[in-house]
Amino acid sequence: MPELPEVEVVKQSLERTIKNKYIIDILVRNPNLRLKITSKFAKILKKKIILNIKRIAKYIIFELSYDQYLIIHLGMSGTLHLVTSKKSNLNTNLSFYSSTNLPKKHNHIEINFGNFKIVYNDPRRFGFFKIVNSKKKLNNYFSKKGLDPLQKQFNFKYLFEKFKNRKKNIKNILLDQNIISGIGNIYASEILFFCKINPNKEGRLIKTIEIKKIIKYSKLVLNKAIKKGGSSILNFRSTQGNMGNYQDEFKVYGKENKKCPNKNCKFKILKLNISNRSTFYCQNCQN
DNA sequence: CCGTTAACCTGAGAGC
DNA sequence: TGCTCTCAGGTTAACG
Repeated sequence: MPELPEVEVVKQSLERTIKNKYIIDILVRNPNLRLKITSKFAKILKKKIILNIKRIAKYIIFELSYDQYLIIHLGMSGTLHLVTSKKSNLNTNLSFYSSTNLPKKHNHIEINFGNFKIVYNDPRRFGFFKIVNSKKKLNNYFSKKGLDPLQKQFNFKYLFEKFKNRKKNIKNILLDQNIISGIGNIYASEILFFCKINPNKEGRLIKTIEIKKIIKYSKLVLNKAIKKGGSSILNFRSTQGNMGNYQDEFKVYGKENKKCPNKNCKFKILKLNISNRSTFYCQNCQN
């Protein structure tokens, strides 16, 4: 469920909590995530120090000692929980879930730091943990993906090259992680509303000025969402178990039949199904 | 190469 | 209470 802003909030909380910490042990309760956890997994992570925590798009990366890198993707329902030994199963404050308690089911991986542990919970198991054993392999992994909209290189020249000759509609382009990496279904609708672009518009028909708007509002919307602690629709919570607040800023997502938020527009927000993902927009303001 | 669809999973909520 | 159906912040193999 998390998109770039929510993953960034989790990354920042992990940074405060486990940076420079030593992994004492790993427990894999269920190896059957989207990528199967191998038998070597625990052995590699054990006795390593987490030197740095980074985020690229929707991925969290642990830079470990001995040139090992752990790539984490939360999928649709992955959450991380901080569990202190005293409180055992209660009051996890690195929550990403509707309850500040550790869920009873689907706790697949535990990273033990001694006086506390991080528990990975994921009901749908679309998330994954992947280890690569060199910086080169790490870079190679991300070189095949689209640019993160918050990166500097995400500019007019980059998008222009990606958009030209594309018959694919702009909504699907924003969601295509091989073109742009980090935007998901909520923020795609929100960004297009600010840009005043119809989600069905073909990439090749997007004008110069519209490309510039996409760059501007992608950065603006995502950065604002990070500042607001992410969006809490169903179950997202930030570091201290607090809800994010960006859902209060939504212009169109989930606003079907509500009035368009633009002044002087009396149209209602429509819900479309584009490639089996719900899409919200104003037919009057977005052309 | 490009674009679309189905598939991977579980749980919550609506309607009957 | 229970059944069936739809939907959910994601990704990708397979197909034409």
